[in-house]
Amino acid sequence: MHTLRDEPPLPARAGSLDRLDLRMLRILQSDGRITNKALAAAVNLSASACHQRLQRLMDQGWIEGFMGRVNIERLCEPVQCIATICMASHAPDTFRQLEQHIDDLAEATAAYTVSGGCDFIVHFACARMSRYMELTDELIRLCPEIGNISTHVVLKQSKAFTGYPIAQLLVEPA
Amino acid sequence: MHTLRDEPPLPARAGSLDRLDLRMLRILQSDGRITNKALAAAVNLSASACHQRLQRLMDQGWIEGFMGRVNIERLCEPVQCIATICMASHAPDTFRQLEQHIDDLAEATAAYTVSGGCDFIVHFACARMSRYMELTDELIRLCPEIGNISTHVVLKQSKAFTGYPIAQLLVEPA
DNA sequence: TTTTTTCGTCGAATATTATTCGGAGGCTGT
DNA sequence: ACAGCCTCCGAATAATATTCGACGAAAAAA
Repeated sequence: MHTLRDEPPLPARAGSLDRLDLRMLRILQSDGRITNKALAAAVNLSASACHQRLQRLMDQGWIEGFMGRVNIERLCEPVQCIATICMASHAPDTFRQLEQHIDDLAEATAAYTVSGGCDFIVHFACARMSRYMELTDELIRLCPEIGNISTHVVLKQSKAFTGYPIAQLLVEPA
Repeated sequence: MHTLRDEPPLPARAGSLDRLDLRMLRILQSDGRITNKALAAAVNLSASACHQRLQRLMDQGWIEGFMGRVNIERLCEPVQCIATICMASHAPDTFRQLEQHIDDLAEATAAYTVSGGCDFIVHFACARMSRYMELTDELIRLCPEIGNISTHVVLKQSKAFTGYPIAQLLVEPA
């Protein structure tokens, strides 16, 4: 039986989630296909209670989905590029427009609006380099406010994304 | 019953995988928790045959794992930064050393060795900005060959990574 | 303090799914 | 045509998911 009274408080940021939810999130992030039964055992809950919580985590959007991590290098050796984009105009509409175009591009796999030496950083995965050129040319054509695109070809992915460091992120500020 | 004789050839890159395997990979990438039964139905296979293929895809490393996509912004609003790192020395050992240190850093969530205006691009997720400074200071201390680190603070993730565009990547070169 | 309400858990029952197994059919090379 | 190999299928079994009513703790109201 779980008595929450004697547990230390959680970071306010975690909202309505308790320690058990967070443990579940961490486990599910690293093993998205774990069975409900095994997850229940890992957090010391009955299968039914665990199932209910898992449902809630998904319904309330704490977990946005599950994905298989495909070994894409082995599958097809794609050309991966990271583009840093500077805008000539910083009008909000211009930004939105570019974000939309990138969102529509299947081969743009991740995109960030950033501060610093450029305005956007976009990760691409393409079948070949000529395809990457097509894509960037098209972007520039669609979005004349793009001032500059600087391309970094990925020589090697030295660390693949396998989830966020939830434990480290939830520590209280000192 | 599947007769492969009349199917068009696959890209050689896909190795020993056939069309069915690729469809499974695509589905599993976008829905990592799909049941074997549903997957079988989606690719027109019996549950047993599908199960056998799934096992093979994992055993042979085409799928490296499954992860839950946690809504990290909602969970804790981390400070996300993308750092571009230039090395003063391009000796292989220096590169390996930095890769190792980054690999050991939980808060470095993805890292790329790239060509272009810098040598590395690293994505960080930290509890707060001061923590990011600690991490980069530590990196510079451990790796004196780092010539320069330029930080881009992520203002907004306009497109989250949800998998590679397998369909686009497997098209044959024109 | 006592009562009431709420919330989350449990265990059992049922529904669904995973996994294993033997057999059948296609494909290839002899 | 035949043998060997591969992959499929369907049925049987094992395991898991999901639902449900009841119980106990904590919090709110009396």
